[in-house]
Amino acid sequence: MIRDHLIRCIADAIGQAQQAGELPAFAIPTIVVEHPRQPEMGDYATNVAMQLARIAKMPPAKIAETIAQYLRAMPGTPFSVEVAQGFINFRLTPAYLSQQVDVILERGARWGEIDLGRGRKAQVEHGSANPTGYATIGTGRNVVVGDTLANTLEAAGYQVHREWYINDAGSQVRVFGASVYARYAQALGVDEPMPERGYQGEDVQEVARIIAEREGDRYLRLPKDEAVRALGQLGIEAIMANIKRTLARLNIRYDNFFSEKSLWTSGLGYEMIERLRAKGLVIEHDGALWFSEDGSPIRSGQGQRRTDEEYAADKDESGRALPVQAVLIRSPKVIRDPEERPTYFASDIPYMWHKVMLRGFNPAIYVWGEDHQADVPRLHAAARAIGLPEGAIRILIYRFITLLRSGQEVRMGKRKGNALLIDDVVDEIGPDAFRYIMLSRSVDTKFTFDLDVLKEQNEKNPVYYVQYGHARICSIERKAAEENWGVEIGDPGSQQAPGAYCYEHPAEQALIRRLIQLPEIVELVATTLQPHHYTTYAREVTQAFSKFYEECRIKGSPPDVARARMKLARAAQLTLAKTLKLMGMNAPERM
RNA sequence: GCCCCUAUAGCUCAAUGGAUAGAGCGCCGGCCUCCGGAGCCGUAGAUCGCAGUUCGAAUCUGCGUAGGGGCACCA
Repeated sequence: MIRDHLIRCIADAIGQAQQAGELPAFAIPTIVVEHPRQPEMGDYATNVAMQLARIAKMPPAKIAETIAQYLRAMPGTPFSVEVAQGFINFRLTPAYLSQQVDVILERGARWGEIDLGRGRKAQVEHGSANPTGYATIGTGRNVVVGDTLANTLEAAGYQVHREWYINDAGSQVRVFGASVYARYAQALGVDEPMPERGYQGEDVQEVARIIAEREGDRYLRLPKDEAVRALGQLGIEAIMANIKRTLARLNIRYDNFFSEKSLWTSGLGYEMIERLRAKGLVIEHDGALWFSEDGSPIRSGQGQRRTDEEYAADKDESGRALPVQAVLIRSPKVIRDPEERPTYFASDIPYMWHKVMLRGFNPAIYVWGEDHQADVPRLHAAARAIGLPEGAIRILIYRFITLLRSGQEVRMGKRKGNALLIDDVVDEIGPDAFRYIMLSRSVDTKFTFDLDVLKEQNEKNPVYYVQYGHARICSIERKAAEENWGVEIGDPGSQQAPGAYCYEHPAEQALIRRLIQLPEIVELVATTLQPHHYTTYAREVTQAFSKFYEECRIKGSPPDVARARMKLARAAQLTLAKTLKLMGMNAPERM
């Protein structure tokens, strides 16, 4: 990446200035190179002179000018250097920019990929909704963000594994099984009441009806316990099959569906508990086992739901309010209950061991909804306790979606069956618009999902702006071939005299400047785990292309100009296609 | 009580501590005899409040205000 090259040049220049005695001796700090907001300032800029002002005890402008002199003295650099207000600004030369078009064409489908991961194994676990109902738009944000991150890490040089964690152990599955049983019996004409807090949704009814049609009434003749267990399992399978179909519509596939139950049938969960017990971090209290990071005892009332007032009244012996840290980190959490049914948290411990130690994923990335935020410090505490490498566990928390129906906020819940399904929305707006919308906002921002507005704005959705831009480039290429404009690009390998043409038009240069940012964007997303940067970038690229398209004609230009512009258009097409691909979207050749 | 997230233009959102805070939608006004007008160009319009740190703050810190989530063997 050119940015890394600039950083090395700056460091060299500082070193040379120090050797020449023009700058005092000091350790060179981390050098930051960024894009100035105003393009007139150049393509890149560094604030290193201002950072050094204090260390070197010299005015920033003087430092900047000194460094700039050594930068200018470097032979064959692809940039010019200016100093302004303490900044050192770099402007890429037209010759260098022109060469980049050939670089992009040569990279082809691999353009934008970097080697941040150096082939290391990374995992993105996403989706992982309880298998007690069809996939809702809440899960939609999870899977689109997770899948896009997985695409990104792949492009960043990681070997990526995509996993869905099936919560098939625990009490919710028993309630689900009982709900399926009731609906199954009802489908067969037997009056069977729904269990308390059962799953009321139509999805469960549909699944039960399908099972009844396929299996007949044989489960009614079994003992009820056995039937509930069997139907629960069949129900999970049917729900997961439906979820997989839904996700396939969104271009999302998994390498593995990991069963929570397997952590306990394999014995790994119990091994982990013994491991923690040997360290004195497992405490028995009221017949249950608790995890306590520092071995501190169980407080009364822990493990129970309390009101705000009860939390406020939570004081220690001397009457002081207990700091929240004591609750989050020192407080024990049940590892398993007296009936030895593991809790959610208990399974998380062997699961992360399985991910990091047995399968070698580092980082193992979790995509979690904000309802899990309290589990983040607990999981990290447990990771330390069992001895996972620092930083192996990365947890991304995304904000929930607010659903509006005719202007009213709707609370979504699977139990009540009033959640909006991914399938319903994809039916309305299509998979590409769905993914784009889910990616268009920072994961830290809750966003409002108003289906009426979305349907209305479907034609104006920015997703079509980007796809239209891509389709238009393809159309130009088609037309050029049909009408024999004589601008064939040929194979990237067979360029005659690459870089011989120099792009001089401002719109050409602006477009190239935008295109060469793709590797930086991939790195940005891979590092911050914030995929919304793609939507901004895709729009910027399209905008730059549109401007180029308006101002720089291909057809009718002199042959060398026309051919060079055709190459630039192809580079823009490759960049847009790659960005869309990273977002998991289609890059249509026609619309 | 405590923890986490959020507050930017009429609306929805951007902006690795950096120079004149950017887009889309909406409003108003322009642009095709010409490679796709789902386009392009232009006008108007914003950092919740008060302190602090810094050469420099939408961004970091503190105190507020407002909204969301959490601190249950729930899921």
